[in-house]
Amino acid sequence: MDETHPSPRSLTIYDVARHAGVSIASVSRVLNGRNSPRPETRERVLRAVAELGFVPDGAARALSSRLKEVVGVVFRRPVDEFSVSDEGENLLFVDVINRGVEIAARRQSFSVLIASVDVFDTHPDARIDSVAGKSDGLILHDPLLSAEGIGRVAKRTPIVTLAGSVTPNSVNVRVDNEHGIRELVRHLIAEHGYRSLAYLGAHENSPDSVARGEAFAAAIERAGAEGISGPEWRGNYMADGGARVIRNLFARNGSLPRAIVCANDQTALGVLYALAERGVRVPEDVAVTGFDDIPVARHMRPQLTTVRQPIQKLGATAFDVLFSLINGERPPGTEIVLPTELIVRGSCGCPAETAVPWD
Amino acid sequence: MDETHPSPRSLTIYDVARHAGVSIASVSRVLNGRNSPRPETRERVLRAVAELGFVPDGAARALSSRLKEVVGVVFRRPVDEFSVSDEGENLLFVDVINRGVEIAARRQSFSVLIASVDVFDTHPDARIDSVAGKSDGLILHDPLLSAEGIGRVAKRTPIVTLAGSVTPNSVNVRVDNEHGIRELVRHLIAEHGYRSLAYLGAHENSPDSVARGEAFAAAIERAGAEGISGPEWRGNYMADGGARVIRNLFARNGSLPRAIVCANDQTALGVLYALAERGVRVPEDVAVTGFDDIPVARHMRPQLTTVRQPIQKLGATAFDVLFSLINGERPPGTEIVLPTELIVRGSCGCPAETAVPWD
DNA sequence: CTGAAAGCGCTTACAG
DNA sequence: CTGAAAGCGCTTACAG
Repeated sequence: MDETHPSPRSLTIYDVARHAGVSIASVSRVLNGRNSPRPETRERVLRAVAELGFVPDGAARALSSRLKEVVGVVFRRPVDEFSVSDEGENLLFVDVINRGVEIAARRQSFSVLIASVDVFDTHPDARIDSVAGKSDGLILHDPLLSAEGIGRVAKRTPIVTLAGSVTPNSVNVRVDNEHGIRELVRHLIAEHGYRSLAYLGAHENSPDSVARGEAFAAAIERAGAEGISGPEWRGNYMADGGARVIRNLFARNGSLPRAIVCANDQTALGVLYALAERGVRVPEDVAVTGFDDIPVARHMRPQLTTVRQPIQKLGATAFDVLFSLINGERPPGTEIVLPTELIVRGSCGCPAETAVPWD
Repeated sequence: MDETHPSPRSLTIYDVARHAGVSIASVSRVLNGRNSPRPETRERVLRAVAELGFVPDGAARALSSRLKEVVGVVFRRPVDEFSVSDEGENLLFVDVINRGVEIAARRQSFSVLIASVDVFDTHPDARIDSVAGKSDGLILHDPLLSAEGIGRVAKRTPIVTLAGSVTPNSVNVRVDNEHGIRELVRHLIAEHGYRSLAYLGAHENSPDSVARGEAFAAAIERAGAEGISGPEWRGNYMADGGARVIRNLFARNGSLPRAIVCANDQTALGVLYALAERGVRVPEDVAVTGFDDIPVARHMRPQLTTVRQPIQKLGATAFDVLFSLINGERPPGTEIVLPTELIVRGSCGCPAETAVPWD
């Protein structure tokens, strides 16, 4: 009644061995490309495998070979994205990183186990443990775990964090926020002569946002310009956060700085919209900049001046480091920093770029 | 010399049992939320787990419980995306689907095993088998496997295809291409009075592109308008493909139709650029439409008229169906079709939309 | 409620 | 080169 088709107990290596008239050891050797089996044996096994349609069980392989050929990736993602109209944009960043991980993993015949935790989940430990148990190594986006948490899980599995913090038991991979922001602010001040600039950041527990804010403050300080930031200038890495900050500013009759340096491109997108609502011109009245250089940045009006970071490469690097750790190599250090690059387009006040893609 | 740190043989359930002074059976029961262990036992186990920092091995669990709590997703992706400047856009579609899968999987505490195969790989069987062996079920994008191939793998693992073909051993999940294109063509002809329209398709082995082409031809036929298509009108679902078709058209002095119906939004994006290069105005000289309604569609100039398909929901549905199959339920049918919706914006000739997002 | 033991499906020394 | 057998780390009847 329950099981109409009592799933015909799936094939095992024993079935193949019997069918080929050899031992399971020989089947295993052939399947794993050992060159010991002689041609005839190999042939018989291969034929049996083909005739039976045998696919070896990964769990059993992993258990006895102590290698799963899987790396886990855990990151935060809102529960319900279906309601948001621009769902596709909001978390693109994470997806591009994951793509980088996957592409690098493919080169080593690894697969990537993806698992998200809710944004408000303060104790993602259980989910992380579950993924850790299924992987040979872990990539953690953002600060998902405390340093102690990392220490605990790292006893079982090597860990690489992405834009996280440095801990004694993991390797952190991040981009050079300092350099990017320094160049950007220098450009705004030296080339355009802006004197009052605001930093529109994100969550306070985002190492990236904090680092960008600090680099911003330092650059402003050095130039002797006016730097604006603080709680009213806090977004959430998403367009709605950026729009909200600007709308609130108008609501309380606050005055606009000459330039707004956003923590990322999506925030800048929201800012652009909120400014357009009020008829404020960019860059004539206010300059706006981003960070990331996501693909839409080129399609915004005006095109967005931003700091490019190698998003996909970030993921690929994380995998490569993790892979070497899995193979027992020693960590290359506690942190790997990838370069960033200032991308000047129209939103800072420079003449709009006219290059056409796909040439 | 090889192993500096002979990885201290990781903890097992035996270590925990010994430390807690109970049997491994009790440890297992506590860890799996069985309510048989009495409070005191439970407490001792939990304490031992915490003190030792124990994380159970997923492979061993999977092997003995016959459930991995993993679904595999396999899809095509170019080898080297790092060179392409608009990397982020090109394969967004796949990533959004995968996101849908992951979000649905999370609700059932499943993780998603991601693996791509190269675009030119004609025999992805080995990689697919590898993923199949590590999962409880498989989601295959596009036609990755022949019907026979699916039959073979399906003997071990339930399979759901995404925008694939109907086979006796799998369930296909797709969107209603027919309805979307019918509405779109009707709009272009009835509302705008266009009489010559071209369909700019993609690969011939893409069921989606073929279905859209056929629906296009049928709608054109019904209306008695002029339909243009064929080898010169074949792109690749990417912006460069769309741009190439248009440039080639100009190169051979071909004449432009009044409207170009593209197989997807990215193709339309490339068309828009190639048209702009020549100073051709959209929609005044030529109308251009897309399919998908990816986020950038709203940011293009003019904003793109397109057919929205619930991309993320496609992935979520695939997971839900697969999950029921994994649980031994019978297939809901051979195919599930999700609705599409015409989204009218400026590129077809309608007055541009002015709505601002994030309100 | 709890424990001893079998078994999940492979890989891999160990002999021959 | 090949096979018998142990073992990977869990879960789960089966007894008690």
